[in-house]
Amino acid sequence: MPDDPRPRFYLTTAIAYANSQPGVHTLYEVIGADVIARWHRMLGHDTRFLTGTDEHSVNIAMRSAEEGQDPRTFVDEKVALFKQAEDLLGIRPDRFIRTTDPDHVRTAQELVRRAYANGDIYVGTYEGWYCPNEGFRNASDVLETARGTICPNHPDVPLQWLSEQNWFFRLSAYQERLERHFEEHPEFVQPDYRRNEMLGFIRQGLEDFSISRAGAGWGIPFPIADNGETAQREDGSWDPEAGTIYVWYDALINYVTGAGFDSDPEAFAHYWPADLHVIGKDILRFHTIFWPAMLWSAGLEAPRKVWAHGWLLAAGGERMSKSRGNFFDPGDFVAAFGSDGARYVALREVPFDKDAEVSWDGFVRRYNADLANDFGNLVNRTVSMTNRYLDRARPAPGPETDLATEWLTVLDSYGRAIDGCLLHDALASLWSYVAEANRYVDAEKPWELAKASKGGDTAADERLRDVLGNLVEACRLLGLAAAPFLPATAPRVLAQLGYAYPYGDDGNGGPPVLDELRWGAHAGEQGRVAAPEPLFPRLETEIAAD
RNA sequence: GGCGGAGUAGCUCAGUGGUAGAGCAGGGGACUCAUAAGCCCUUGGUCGGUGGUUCGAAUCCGCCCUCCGCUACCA
Repeated sequence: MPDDPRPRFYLTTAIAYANSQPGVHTLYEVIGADVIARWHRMLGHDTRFLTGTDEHSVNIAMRSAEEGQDPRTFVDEKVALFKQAEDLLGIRPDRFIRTTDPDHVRTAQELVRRAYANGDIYVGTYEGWYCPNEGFRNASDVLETARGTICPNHPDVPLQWLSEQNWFFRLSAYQERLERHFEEHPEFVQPDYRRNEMLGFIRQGLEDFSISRAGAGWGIPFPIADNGETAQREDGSWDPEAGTIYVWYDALINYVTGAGFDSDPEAFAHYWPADLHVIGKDILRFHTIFWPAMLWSAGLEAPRKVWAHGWLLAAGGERMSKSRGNFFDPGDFVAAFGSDGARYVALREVPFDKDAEVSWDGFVRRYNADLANDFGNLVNRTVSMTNRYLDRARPAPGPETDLATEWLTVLDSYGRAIDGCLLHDALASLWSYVAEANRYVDAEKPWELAKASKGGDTAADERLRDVLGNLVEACRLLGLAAAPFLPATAPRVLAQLGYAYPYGDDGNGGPPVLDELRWGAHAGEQGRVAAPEPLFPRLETEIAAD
C-alpha cells in the first residue's frame, strides 16, 4: 500500500518462457524467491512479490501453429501449468504477471516512447545468419562446411542471410554510467563473481541492440512508426508495418508493470526501484546491463540488487532442460516429497549461489535425514513425551539457558543468510539447532526423570517440566523460523504444541516474527499439546525417479 | 585466445603458514521418549602434479595437468 508506514520490499523472479511445461529446475528460483518474500512478510514488511510468464516471440507463434492453435490459446494452456505448479509448491506471489496482460502492453509501449523521446532509439539494420528453427545465429556459432554455412544444431536446414530494418537501443551511450554504477553499488550484482563477469563484459565495450522485429508477429505492437510518428491508427489499431517490440523491451518491462507503472502510479512510486530481482545466470547480462540502461533512458531508477542463482544439474553435471528430458516434474516431486518437502530438498541440496548436481536418491536421503529423522522426529518425540509424562499440559520453558542462548546465535545467522540470499546456509544454521535439541533430549533423558518423578522425586518432576518446556519452546521457535521454507508444516508444528498460528497462507498478517522468535515469548500462556502426528513420513529409497 | 574460478575422506564441501575437518553414506556400541528415528564412538585422505620460499605449506611463489564460468540479440 502506498501509505503503508512499514518498510517495503519488492522482489521478483524472472518470468518463465511459456513454451512448454515447467520443471523443478525452473521453479527452483521461484521457490527461493517465495521463501525470501515470506520471510519479509513475516518480518512485517510491506512485501510485494512478482512471478509470471513471458509469452511473446515468433518461436511461440511457430510452436502454437505446429500444434494447430492460435498463440493465445497455446500460452493460456502453458500459463495454467505454471500457475498450477506454483500453487502445488506453496508459492504465493502478490501478482502473477503475464506479458500479454493489457497493462503490461501499455507499459512496454510507454517505455519505448520514453526511450525515443530521450533520443536513445534509432532505426538501423540488423543482419546475420538466420536459422529458421532458432532465429538469428551468432557469426561465431555457425559452421563453415563444404555445403555452405550451417547451424550446428540444425545441420540439415539451410541458413539464410537476412537483413532486417529494426529499431536499436543506444546501449553504447550508457557504458560510462554503467561502469560508475557498478563501482558505486557493489551490491547491485551478486554473487561477487557474477558481478566481476558483468563488469568485464561492460569493459569490453557495449554495442547497441535491436528492440523490434519487422512484420506483425505475436508480440506487443511497436508504438512508433519509422518516421517517428505514432504507429497507432485512427481506429486505435496498430500499424503492422511498425513491427513488434523485441524480447527485452517486452520481458524486462514486466518488473515495472508489476510495481504499478501503468495501473497505479502511487503504488509504483512506493515499490520502485525493486529491492531484488532473483534470476538465473543465463539472463544476467540483460538484467544488469541492458535493464538499468533502459530504465535510465525512461527516467527511472535501476533495481537495487540482482541475484543470480545457479542450476540444478543432472548426473554427470549435465544441465537440466526440457529438451533433454532429464528434469523432474513438479507434480511427481510434490507427490513424493510433499509441498514443503519439495521446497526443502531443492533449496537444501543446491546452494543458492552455485550449481549443484542433484539426484532423486539424493533428495530422498536429504528428506529422510533432515526432515523425517531430525526435525520431524524431534517434534514427535517432544510432543509424545509431553503427552505421556505430563498428560498434555504444556510446560513453560525452564531456567535452562543453553538452548536459549544458542538460539540467539542461530537466529542471527539464519536472518543474515536469508538477507544474503544464501538460503542453503539459512537452513544449515536452523538445522544445527535441530541437532542441538536432539542432543539435549539424550543428555537430559526425560524418561528417567519421569520414572523418578513417578516415584515421588519432586526435584526430578520439576526438572522434567523444565526440560520438556525447553524442548517445546525449541520446537516452537524452529517451526516458526522455518515457516518461509515450510509454510504448510509450520502451522502443524504450532498446532501440535498447542499454539495458535498467527500468519496467513502467504505469511502476511501476523505480528513481527522477530517478536515471536524470542525465547519464551509465550512462556506465560497455558496450553495443551495435541496428539503427536508425524510431520514428514519417512520415504523408502526404492521410490523411482519420474 | 582473453578474463575469472575450482581441483581436500565414497558423495557434497569447510579450512589461506604451525601436528588434516564437517555433514551425508559405511562400521561398532549404549539407550528407549520417538517416524527401527535420536545419541555416542569409529573406518576412511601421500589436501591435482611438480619445483621453490620457509624452522614449518592444503595454505605463499613458478611451471604443468584437468574441470568450470563469462566472452552480446533462442529465452
